[in-house]
Amino acid sequence: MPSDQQSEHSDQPVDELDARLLLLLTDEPRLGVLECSRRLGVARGTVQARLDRLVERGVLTGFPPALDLGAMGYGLTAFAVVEIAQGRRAEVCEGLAAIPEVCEVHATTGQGDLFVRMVARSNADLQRVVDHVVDVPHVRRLSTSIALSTPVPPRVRPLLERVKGRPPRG
Amino acid sequence: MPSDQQSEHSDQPVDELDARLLLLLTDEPRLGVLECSRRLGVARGTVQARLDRLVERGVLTGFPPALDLGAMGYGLTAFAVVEIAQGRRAEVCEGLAAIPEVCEVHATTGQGDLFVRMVARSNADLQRVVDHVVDVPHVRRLSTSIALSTPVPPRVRPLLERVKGRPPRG
DNA sequence: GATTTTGCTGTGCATCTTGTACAGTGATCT
DNA sequence: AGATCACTGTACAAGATGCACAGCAAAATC
Repeated sequence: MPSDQQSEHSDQPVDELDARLLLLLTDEPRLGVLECSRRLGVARGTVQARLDRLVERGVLTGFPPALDLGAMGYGLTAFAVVEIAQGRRAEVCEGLAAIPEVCEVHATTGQGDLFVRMVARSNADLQRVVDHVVDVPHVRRLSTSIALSTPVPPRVRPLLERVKGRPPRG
Repeated sequence: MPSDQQSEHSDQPVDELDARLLLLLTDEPRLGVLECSRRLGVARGTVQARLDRLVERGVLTGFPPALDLGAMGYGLTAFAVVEIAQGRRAEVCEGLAAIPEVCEVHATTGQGDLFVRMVARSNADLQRVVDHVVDVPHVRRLSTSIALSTPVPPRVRPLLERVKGRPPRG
């Protein structure tokens, strides 16, 4: 009973088996290689090789612990659009990175702006955090909005499911 | 050589040992319980118990695989502020959730708006994705900006390091 | 002040997993 | 046709896990 092998794997950075493996690990990240191989119906060595290759290709970067900031006391998430002085992005980013509550910064199109995600323990605490951000040199303007809810939490699943569902080249 | 025990652990959802453990797992997520106990200089059972409790408290929600969307072919990340018709948030969110490239949706303060993170394979592909989003019923206006770079990638580390560094109640 | 509870330690053991290696087979590439 | 590649199936030593238990110290309860 030979396998169907990879049909044309070089086009796709992630083929169907990869996608199934990653979906499996998404749902039950603590599974070992052996258990994965059982569930996927392939040999253990195959799973091991796939994982190695995914890491090698940079697709799979690790298994970081997922922390619920809410449960840690940081119940508030806020987004801010930051306008900065021209040509000062690096410095501003450095300043922002020094604030622990700043969890993510992107440089976006628009007018040389930054997009910041931050967390806080309460409204009062958010005020403090925002003040810190404003105090970063070369920050011109700050427009903050609070996340009231997160209807779609960060996810990659659908992208994987598409790979899994369709034949390559889809 | 008795331990220092937990000084006053009920105030903090995460005490110093928890933080050190989580930091360790953040840096090397594939470490086993035994290896963690060795590095932290505590008994294996302690690490096991801590992990169990962190999960129980909802702080540690798992170890999902971290995927690099860029390496998967989705080299483009974009953010969009979506204005929607009043009272239609649930429907709109459902529509957005059906689009695989939509990786995250938050409802924010402002004017009943949504904040969306999405990915695409290319500029042309982003156009397609944006079109999908616009086609979601009750979406009024869409303001998109592309992420040029990510000076601070999603992180939690600094928050943990603060817990680790300071005595409780800090 | 005495008792109970809670958390950490250190130990042990059976079972399962991992890392690694290797031969065999069918498909794809040259 | 020959070489290469990916997957299979097997094997074995080394190590990790799950679980249990007794001892001890600090904190909370009575």
